[in-house]
Amino acid sequence: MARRTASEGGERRPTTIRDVAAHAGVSVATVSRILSGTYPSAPATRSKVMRAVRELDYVANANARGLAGASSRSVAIIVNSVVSPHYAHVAQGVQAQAALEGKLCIVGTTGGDPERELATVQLMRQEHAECVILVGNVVNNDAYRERMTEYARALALAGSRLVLCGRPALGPGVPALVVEYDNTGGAYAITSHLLSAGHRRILFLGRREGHTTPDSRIAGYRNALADHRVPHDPGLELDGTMERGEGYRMVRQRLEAGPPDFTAIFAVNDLIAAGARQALREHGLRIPDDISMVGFDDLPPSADIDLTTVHVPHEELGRTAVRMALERGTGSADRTGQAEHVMLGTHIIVRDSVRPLPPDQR
Amino acid sequence: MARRTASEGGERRPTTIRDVAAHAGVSVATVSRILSGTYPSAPATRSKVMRAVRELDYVANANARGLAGASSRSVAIIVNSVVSPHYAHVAQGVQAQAALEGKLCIVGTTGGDPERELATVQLMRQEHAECVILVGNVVNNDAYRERMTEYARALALAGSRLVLCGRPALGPGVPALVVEYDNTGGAYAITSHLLSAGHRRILFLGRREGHTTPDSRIAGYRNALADHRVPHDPGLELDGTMERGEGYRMVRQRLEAGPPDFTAIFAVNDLIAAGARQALREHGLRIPDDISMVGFDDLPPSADIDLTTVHVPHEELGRTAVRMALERGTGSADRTGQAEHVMLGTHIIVRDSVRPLPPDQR
DNA sequence: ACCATGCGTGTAAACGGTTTACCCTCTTGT
DNA sequence: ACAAGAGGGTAAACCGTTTACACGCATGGT
Repeated sequence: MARRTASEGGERRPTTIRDVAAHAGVSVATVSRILSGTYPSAPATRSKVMRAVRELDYVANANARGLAGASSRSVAIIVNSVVSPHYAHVAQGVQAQAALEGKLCIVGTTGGDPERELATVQLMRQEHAECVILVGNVVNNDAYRERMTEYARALALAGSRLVLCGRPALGPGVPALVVEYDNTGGAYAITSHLLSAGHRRILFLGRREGHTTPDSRIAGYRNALADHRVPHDPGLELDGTMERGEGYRMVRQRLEAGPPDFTAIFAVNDLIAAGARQALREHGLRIPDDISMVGFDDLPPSADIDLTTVHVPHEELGRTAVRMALERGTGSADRTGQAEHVMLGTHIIVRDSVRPLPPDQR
Repeated sequence: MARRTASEGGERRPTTIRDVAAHAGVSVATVSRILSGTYPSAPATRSKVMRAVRELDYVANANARGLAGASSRSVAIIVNSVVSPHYAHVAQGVQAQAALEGKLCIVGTTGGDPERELATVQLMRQEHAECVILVGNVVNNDAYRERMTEYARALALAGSRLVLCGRPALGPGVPALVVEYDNTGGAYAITSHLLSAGHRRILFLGRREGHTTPDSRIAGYRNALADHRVPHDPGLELDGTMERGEGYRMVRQRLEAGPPDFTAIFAVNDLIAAGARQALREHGLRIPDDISMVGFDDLPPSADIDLTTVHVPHEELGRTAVRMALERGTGSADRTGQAEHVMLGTHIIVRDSVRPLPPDQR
């Protein structure tokens, strides 16, 4: 196909900095300096340039800007899914903080597939994002740690950085930042809440051996039981993922097998609690009159079902991730291996889903 | 600060295409061609290059690539908030479709502030996104339409395109794509559902004059009333925004003013329904035994509260937006003003929140 | 044998900014 | 009045890719 010649009127070329310079009667360098703002300039020149920018509706080409070595301007976040409230809230935090710092936010989803995760990290690497934030529950095995270590090294080499959000730290010497929240502490506190209401047989919904989030939550559950000298019955720990339907399934199966042999439920998260609640209701059991229940996350469904739960600072998690990454970005070139690690606190939110166990049932 | 000299060992420069070329013993052009894949090349050369890429862990610089005129590779979506399920699901669709086409997805949030919206659009323009998708409820006034028209023109000029998602179309001649869903039809259908159950006094929660989404939903409500020859009582339309707390507030105020003068509720969306439900329960009213209720959106809360509602194809909305934009992108240069317009259907999801009105109460 | 053919590769010029070495021109101090 | 210096502007060298064009070398037809 023949290239259009300039003589054809239709030719529309996006406005460049050169056009602005010409329109304002100054040189390109002047325009560039005035726009980046980091240089003294005569007010008269300045206003001339700004007027030209406005009249031509000029916006800089981010590609050219990035190429020429100006500091980059994007922050990347990679999650399993955008619709899961947990990830959505973290993403919101990342987005908010990024916007605050004048950066934009690139989002990738993996659906939990390591293949897609790798592909997405490569994309972010191409994009020269200032940091890549990986968030969420994972299986913490050797393969995982190796993969993360590779990501971290590759990103560090390119002047970017890896931030693990709600994930366990890698070994020292790996240039990754970590921002976590206190799963075990929260689980301990809310289990204690049930225990001090007299409950001793507490069903745990959503065990998942090897997965970091359920693992650390169940650890808090077990610690609390031990500290209150309540015997630990592994039969009260039900396996399942963290989706709503699983909560329904687990409780339904349990109730179909026989009458409840527990007086309270600790759901690994609020979604599981919502599912469990539905199954309970189908069996004529009401919360908190018949069964007490607590959850974890303090996300939307929990307010609707009056659930006592553990508040997780999701947005703060995201904001902190960005802040940490950008903070260190401005400092002097730092040697790898100085990984920073932040742990955010969690706390109980009391609503109306726990009833003290009558003394005769204890 | 003195620039580091090459003699200092610490100097780490990201791997470039030149390094790959040198390592493989070919020219940069050859590497570029082999990597873009769209060019014949000798198998031997090809494998040499791929090996070098692997050994050096090379990833292309997206900025340089974009600058040099390769087709761009990102899709932008701008929403009010990422945590709102409505937007989250649309964003999920956009993300999924973008990933499918090998593009990445840039997300911006505005919090409903036109100022921030403008700033975000400018950022996306800088970034040379292939399309900018604006989604959601807005006040449809002159100022709004002017703003959108400007966006559309500026984006079209830069080879990008504006997509309005769930928003009304602009006039002809404005180069914007539109993908909507049938608010009025859905509202009509679900209002009819209540009417055929015998309800005649249906409280509408969430009127908001001038806002496109509530406006078109209330229009469906009114049409259905008219077609069923049910007198329209403006006193049954309560003003409010679309957040959960508002549903609670509206119903609570109404019930505190006196006993219910309605037998059913049509909430402008599921969140409002959830809030309304809470207020009803606090007054001892149960759904559907005492009051029937329907919502709109078919988003997470509605399953938890067994709400009959209108299904909105949120993800499909997002996917369609991307598909439309990219489709037209590959075609020949099209004249402005050929705006395309897609309307997706909605349908009722029947759960357990509507009860036929006993004959003696009709 | 010779020339058109065409494939595979190399060369170099964009792409649109930022950065910087350098120059000009006005102040200002003595 | 003149040298020094600072503020403000200019021109050119990059940044890492893509791509139009040139070129060399087999290949096959006549």
